[in-house]
Amino acid sequence: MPGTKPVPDIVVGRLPIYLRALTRLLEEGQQVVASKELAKRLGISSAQIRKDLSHFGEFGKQGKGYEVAYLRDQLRSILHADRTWNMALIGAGDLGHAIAHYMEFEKEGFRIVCVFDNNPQKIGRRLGKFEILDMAALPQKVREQEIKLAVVAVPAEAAQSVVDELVRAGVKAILNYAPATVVVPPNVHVQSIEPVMYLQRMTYYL
Amino acid sequence: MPGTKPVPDIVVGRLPIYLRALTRLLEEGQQVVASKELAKRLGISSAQIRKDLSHFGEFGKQGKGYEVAYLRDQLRSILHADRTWNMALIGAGDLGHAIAHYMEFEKEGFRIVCVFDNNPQKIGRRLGKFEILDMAALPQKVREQEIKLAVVAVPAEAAQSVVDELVRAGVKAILNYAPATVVVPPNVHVQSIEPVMYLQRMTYYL
DNA sequence: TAGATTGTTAATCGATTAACAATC
DNA sequence: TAGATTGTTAATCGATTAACAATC
Repeated sequence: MPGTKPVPDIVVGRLPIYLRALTRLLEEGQQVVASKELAKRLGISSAQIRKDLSHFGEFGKQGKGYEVAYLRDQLRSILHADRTWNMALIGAGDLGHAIAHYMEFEKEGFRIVCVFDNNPQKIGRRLGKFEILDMAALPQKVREQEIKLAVVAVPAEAAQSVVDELVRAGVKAILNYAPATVVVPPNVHVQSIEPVMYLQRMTYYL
Repeated sequence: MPGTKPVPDIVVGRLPIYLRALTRLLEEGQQVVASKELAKRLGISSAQIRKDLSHFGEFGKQGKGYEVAYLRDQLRSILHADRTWNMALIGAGDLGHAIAHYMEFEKEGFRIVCVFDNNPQKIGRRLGKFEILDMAALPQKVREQEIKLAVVAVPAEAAQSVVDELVRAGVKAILNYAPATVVVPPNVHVQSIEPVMYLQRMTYYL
């Protein structure tokens, strides 16, 4: 229904954490879980877990808790994690290689379907099962393969211009491994994943 | 001085973003920057940048802005990013290999000094310049090399027990690449870095 | 039924922003 | 000096938590 308040980003950000924990519980054979137990596992308050879930529906049973398999399915559906997403990988350097060979993506429904680089030395060569393509071929590939997601693994200096090209080609969400902040229009999403920043957040306290 | 209110974690978390932007500005040859300009680059409000910095001192000049080189040095000092930190890497699989070869760590003062695995097939073999060690050797190495930081790149099922061993050996901060939430005592820091979670945060909106 | 736990409300807590005096 | 921008205050906004009626 229109006019409904959007779910806060910070709540959406916690859903994958819940989903991962539920998947784990399912593997361990647990059928029902209370918010209190989940809270203990995750270091999040039980009230917060219940409140977060309540944005999307009533998934639990008073006196019992949540059926693990059912709640997991619901979260997968909410996050659109119950389908396969095609992704473009930009950057065929060391990091690009590691990303292309990282198996978790495929396992979780994120499939790299093409690889790009702007280095003429690399274009035409192979990265695993992919031929490395010229960036000029991006818009066509995005259209043909219905690519909504891209992974950026280029040097920091190149990040913004690569992201601009992705946006122009119609990509809607970008996972950025480059150590740089990139700016995108409001209808495009970016998540930056930067190990050095995480380390610096911790050395502050040491 | 004792009794001073600690700086909020969320503020500390933004400092590396500022640091990275200042390093970039310095490379571009810019000598002075106003909070307003930095704000535009980072998609953060100028008031927030000034407020964040004010937790640590007065670094700017009214009417001018901040001296890029000076503020950068201050932030490096605050974050303890002006020294080299020894790190242990746990897990010599594909991901461990990629991490060991990721050059940014070394460039930013984070040096991997030893590699561990619990697979007897791997122990004694090499990963780059390192001999892969048995986890049993961890406490001694932590002591000898004054290791405060570790990087975990093991399967999700093994993550918690590896983290427990790290904590017991005296490691104070852990960068966790395993797709699992891990629990640590309050005096130990963990940052989890999980690409699939970032992707799921974005597919929600697609 | 008695016990347990949900979903939700209201209170609390904390973070962000707007505004401006101070001052370079 | 006039113009610009900081550092800081107070107001606003939003997120977390405690508590409990509803109910399985």
